[in-house]
Amino acid sequence: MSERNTNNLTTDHPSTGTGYDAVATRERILEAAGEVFAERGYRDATVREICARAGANLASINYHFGDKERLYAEVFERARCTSNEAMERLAALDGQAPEVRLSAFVTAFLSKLLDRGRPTWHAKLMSREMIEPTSVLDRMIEQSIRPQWEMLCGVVGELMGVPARSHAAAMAAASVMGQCLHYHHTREVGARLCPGFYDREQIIVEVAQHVTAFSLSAMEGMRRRIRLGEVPSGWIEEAPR
Amino acid sequence: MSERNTNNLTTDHPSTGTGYDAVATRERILEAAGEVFAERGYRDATVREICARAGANLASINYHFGDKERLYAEVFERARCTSNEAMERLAALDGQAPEVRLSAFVTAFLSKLLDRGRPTWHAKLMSREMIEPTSVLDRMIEQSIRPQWEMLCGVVGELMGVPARSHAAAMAAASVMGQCLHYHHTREVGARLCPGFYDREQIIVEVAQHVTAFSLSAMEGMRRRIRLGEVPSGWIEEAPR
DNA sequence: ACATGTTTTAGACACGTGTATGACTTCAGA
DNA sequence: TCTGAAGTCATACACGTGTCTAAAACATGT
Repeated sequence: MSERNTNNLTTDHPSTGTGYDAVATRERILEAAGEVFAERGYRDATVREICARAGANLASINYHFGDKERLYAEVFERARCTSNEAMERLAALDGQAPEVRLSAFVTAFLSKLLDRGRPTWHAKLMSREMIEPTSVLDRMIEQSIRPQWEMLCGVVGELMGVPARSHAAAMAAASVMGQCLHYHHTREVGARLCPGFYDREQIIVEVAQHVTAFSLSAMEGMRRRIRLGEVPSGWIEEAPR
Repeated sequence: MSERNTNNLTTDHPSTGTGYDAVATRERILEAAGEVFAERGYRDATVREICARAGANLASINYHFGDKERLYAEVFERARCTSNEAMERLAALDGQAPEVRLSAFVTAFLSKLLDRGRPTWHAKLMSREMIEPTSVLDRMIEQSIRPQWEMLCGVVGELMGVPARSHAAAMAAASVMGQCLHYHHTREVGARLCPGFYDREQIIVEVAQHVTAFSLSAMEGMRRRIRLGEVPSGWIEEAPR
């Protein structure tokens, strides 16, 4: 059963001099594990499927990572890096109008969630961990979620005319995030309620346009409600989180 | 291990004359299964935990339901009944203004998702099934989700001045549902980002107020955007689903 | 009291899964 | 060519889980 060589990578003899395609195996396992964990979740993912998809032996997980849990943690460590680079691209829009930054955030977020391309398991893995947390959740929150969260709070705070650290900004940010995640989570249901919806070519930009327009309209209206005193004063004050 | 009698029900000798507390056992298993399935999901739920929580013997699931999968289906059949009665209460608001009906829908939905009371596993089970579908999804969609979905589409269509069966109404309905489900799904994350948020007494009405106000503002604005021709005409046409 | 059908019980079995083990292969350096 | 370390491989073990079975306990009609 030497099918391992069929999907061989180019690095047969890495310059590290560790022999074999050792790093390549480690790498292949991390990549395969990311996919499988994202598809099935931590519990339902089996080390056998991960190894099979990576073209590696069953025992190689034990050898390279110790056990399944530490492999999972490593996958997240890896995902964090690629995730943050997208974040920095968004932070570069710092000077732009909040409308532009919101649109960019929504588009980037939805692209990672809905795209059928290859390395999309980063965002899918995160959305899974949010719903069904494991031991890595706390680290993930501090390293990945909270930075994005606070940036989003800043944008919506600007749009509504309230402090970023206010109750109102937090809930508006949740509304934006909730809409984006919904199109990912309820994909199966949506495909049955509106057959063919997810098969469209421009699905990502269409959804992004709707979410952006819907949220911008909402916050425009909320800004007026706040001005008219229809929102409790406790919600629009700066609050220590 | 006769703790089964501690949480005994009142129906010790049912008039059906089938002996024992047979129906009571069936009932207890259904109730316990609903809780466990909602907490852990179909796969991670174990028949041993269900039986233990129901105070029933391990083999009783096999006797009363055949196997784990048919028990799961029965649980959904049961959940459908209680779910629909809440639906009918909402349908009774038919004459009211769409703003009132939206507020009622959001409040009812969030109550079932966030309440820490007893029979809240109905909605939680449904939200689980939406994310990680099993074989019962299709039936659940037709019997529970689609009716609620079409009612919501009607309300938001009225609010935006577009047909209920239009693309624009469908996406707005998704935005409302997505916000509600988000506060349930990301409870763990939310509790860490804003400590104490979910511990408030009035959490449900506060969230309901926000989601309602946010969505109403959004659709008010969308209505204007549509009037100004900023929305593609294909989105606001009646479309066969 | 007895026979009959129903329900409950303890225990066993087969299977999938994570982990561990020992032998084999590959490769750099002497 | 020899040696030791790093990596890979097939295989085995322990454990949790869903399912099944045969006997015991029970209720009921005669």
